[in-house]
Amino acid sequence: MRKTFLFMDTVSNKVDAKGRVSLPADYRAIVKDTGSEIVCYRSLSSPCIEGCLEDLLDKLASEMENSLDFFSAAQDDLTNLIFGDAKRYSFDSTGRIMLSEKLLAHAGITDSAVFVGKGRKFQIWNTENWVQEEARIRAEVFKNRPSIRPVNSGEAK
Amino acid sequence: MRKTFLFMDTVSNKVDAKGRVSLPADYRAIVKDTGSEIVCYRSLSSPCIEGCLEDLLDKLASEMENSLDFFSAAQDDLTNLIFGDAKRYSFDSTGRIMLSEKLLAHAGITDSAVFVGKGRKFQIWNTENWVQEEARIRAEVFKNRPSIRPVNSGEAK
DNA sequence: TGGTATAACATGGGAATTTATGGGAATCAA
DNA sequence: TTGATTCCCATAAATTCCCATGTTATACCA
Repeated sequence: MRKTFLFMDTVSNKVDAKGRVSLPADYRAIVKDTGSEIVCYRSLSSPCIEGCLEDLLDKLASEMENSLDFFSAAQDDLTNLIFGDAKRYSFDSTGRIMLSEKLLAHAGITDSAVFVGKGRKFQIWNTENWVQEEARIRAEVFKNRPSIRPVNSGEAK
Repeated sequence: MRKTFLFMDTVSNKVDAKGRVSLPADYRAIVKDTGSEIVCYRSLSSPCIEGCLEDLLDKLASEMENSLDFFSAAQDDLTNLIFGDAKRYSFDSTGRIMLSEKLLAHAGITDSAVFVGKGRKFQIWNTENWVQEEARIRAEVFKNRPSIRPVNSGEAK
């Protein structure tokens, strides 16, 4: 049994005619190991689908429940949005999930989906959007951290 | 169970036709002892692959896990960059891992890989690049040394 | 102390397994 | 029934497992 789990890596899978997508094998292993379930919802900040383990949302719910924070009204709203939107997605015997039309539309996904790990969460992007988004993020990070320089070598193709 | 662990030494191993490389035996011992896993990602600052234990990233993920950060846009970018690029690499019964094409390309590695210990992390270099890099670092350190160590300390023990 | 036996390691190659993915049949909902 | 969802089987490619071999390091002994 593993002691930690993290959604990582970036993998692109096909969305078939029926709307099915293979959940990356690593992600499936996490679900198995934790005994939890995958939950997806529309990202509040980007045109992508966001997913995590049900455990995490449960934790979020607990925190909101016990919060004495007067200023958490805004967070409350956000939480409502998430829970109103979230839905469990279990995979079949071949490891595929079937994303709802609503989610696919929000992310502009048609025939291929890019899974991007974010640690306790992950995102699912339309291929072109993700290419742009990654470039944006890299530029942002290098701008804010002068000590780090973009690497120019290697990057063959 | 050991109290401390450090990735050390510099060892060069072959990358075979399938893309497999032996992880140095010392590194494997660390993985066994800690019960963690190796995680690799493209270095942000050099044309090399960087690796560490999954524990290290897990700690990072945990720090971002509370409800405040659940919706944090600032950390969003960072997690995408880090976890989106990282990937777990477990070694087979003979101690080899299979590095992804993306990583190998970034480091310009084709048929041999140099593992360089860095304490809690390690790096994997293309042989020629590492020779240059080491020379560069040594020169750099030598140049800066006078400002680091007082030159005139007659009272030094 | 030199030399040899033994164990650990790196590495090659083939077999077995896992993955991603397509398509058909069975099941379900209204 | 129609459309959709779920389940199951098939396949090709990629990945992992396993055994074999040469090499290096370590232990041991005379």
